[in-house]
Amino acid sequence: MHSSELLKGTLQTIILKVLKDHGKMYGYEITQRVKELSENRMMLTEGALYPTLHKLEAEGFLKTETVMMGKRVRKYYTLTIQGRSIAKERVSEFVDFIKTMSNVLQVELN
Amino acid sequence: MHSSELLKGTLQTIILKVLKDHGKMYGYEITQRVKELSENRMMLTEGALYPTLHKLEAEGFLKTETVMMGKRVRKYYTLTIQGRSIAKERVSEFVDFIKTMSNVLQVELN
DNA sequence: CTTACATACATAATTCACTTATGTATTAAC
DNA sequence: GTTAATACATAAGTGAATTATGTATGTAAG
Repeated sequence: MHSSELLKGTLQTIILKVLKDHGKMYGYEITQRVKELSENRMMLTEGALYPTLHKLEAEGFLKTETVMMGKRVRKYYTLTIQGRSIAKERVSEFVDFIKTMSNVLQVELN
Repeated sequence: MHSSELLKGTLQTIILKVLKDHGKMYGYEITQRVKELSENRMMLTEGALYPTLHKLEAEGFLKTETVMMGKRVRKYYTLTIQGRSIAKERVSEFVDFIKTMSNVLQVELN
């Protein structure tokens, strides 16, 4: 499992990109997808995930659709137009950041 | 300039690695070196730098040597044995983290 | 000669993203 | 019938950063 210190600041980027790649998803599904993609090295906690989803929705980057699955509630999230745009921007920022870090730390990636 | 959100959690790693690569350095010199290596994309602030140096020293990863340059004080930092070891570990953790992130975000680096 | 900027350290107050803890409720497994 | 997984939510607390402030020297410009 990764030191969570490094994970800080990447949560919005992860959520936005996963939603961009996989379309309509609900919160719990996002945690499972990230767990899978990271091969169990990252686990989004609910305390971080849900407030972030609410924030991204409030900012107009996500829109929601609540569905009743039998008696259980499921809230599906999709990127808005703005959300698609910010997702692209955030990923690009992250890649730039990594390039800068690899210069500072003098490490080769790949 | 990089979004400082991503920078969070990387400060100790940066300081330790820069000290490992450049040997004895003082605080201000570290800020300048990072600025240079990052091509002006990263600027360590004093409010973050000095407390972190003090913390790393208190934890036994750095040792200091205070020198008077004329009338001005300069505090040189060097890695301890433990410091060399943790520097290596932190960089390796960072590289692993990046690999995981590139899987989650589905991006190619380089 | 004084103003501004760079050098060089330090710390206190504040922010805010995240962790930890807690709560509710359904469904499946044992 | 208890544990674990599914599925949401929020409140309290943490801690690494930012922002602000303070001290002091060296130097270039006007």
